[in-house]
Amino acid sequence: MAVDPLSRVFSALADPTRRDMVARLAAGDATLFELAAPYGVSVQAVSKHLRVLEDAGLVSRSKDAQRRPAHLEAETLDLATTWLERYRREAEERYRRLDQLLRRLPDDIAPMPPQEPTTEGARS
Amino acid sequence: MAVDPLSRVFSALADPTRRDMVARLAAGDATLFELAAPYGVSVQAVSKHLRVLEDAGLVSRSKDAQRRPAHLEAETLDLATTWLERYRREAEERYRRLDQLLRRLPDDIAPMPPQEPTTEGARS
DNA sequence: TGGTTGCTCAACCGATCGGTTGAGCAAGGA
DNA sequence: TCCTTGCTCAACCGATCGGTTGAGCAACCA
Repeated sequence: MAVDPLSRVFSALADPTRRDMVARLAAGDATLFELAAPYGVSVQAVSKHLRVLEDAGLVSRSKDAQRRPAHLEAETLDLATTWLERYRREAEERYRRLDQLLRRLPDDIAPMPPQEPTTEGARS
Repeated sequence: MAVDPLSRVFSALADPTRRDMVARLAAGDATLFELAAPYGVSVQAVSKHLRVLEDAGLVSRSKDAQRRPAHLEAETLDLATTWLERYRREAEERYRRLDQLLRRLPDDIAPMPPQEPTTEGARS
């Protein structure tokens, strides 16, 4: 219990059934029975999945008589995207800097991919 | 076993320790002991986390003598990002279309938020 | 009023997860 | 040669996960 929001989102999306539910909700709201139809599992199981998505903030549910249609909260997806993009970008920048560094280095220090440790770069 | 790649990536990122490891690897490669240092758990536990990230394709490991430095495979992050962005966009487009539709509708059919089901829209 | 529909809650089950300890092994270094 | 370093494998443990069945409940319908 009491895990951080990002973990909740990622682990909610770690299940293929739940991802499929999200995909379908992106096309439009749906009730529990509508959602459950394609899968070979009980409504209770799908209800649990829905609960996980709800706890992650990925879906909200309204009260329409005895129906409780699920609605995709698409902004919550941004939580995950932002995290991913941040480190993707950070790693990419590092590669780019490393590449520039290697490119700028005089040939007698970093001539080419290491072919044999020949002690020739042993300064300090 | 044999779960799909996307599930592997998402569930690998569902753990805060593993996410932290990814964040640190974005800044540079690191060995197991370097990675393990900040966390209050055994190296074996961190080795397991590393394994999960490896199985997800998020890190690769090289063989440098008895060291096996971990390297972030940042492109794998795109797998998740692409999925997220797709449904984010799909949902957003749907909202936009719905909004346009409502805006275009004559006032006597969709006047404002439902305030009472008054049977006045009951055409079959 | 009595039945059906839409959904939830509770208990249970086997599998997986995140962690532990203990042992072991390959590669360097003294 | 022996010791240390860096890492892995195996077994175990409690908790959580995805699924089940069974019961129950609130809201609509005839």
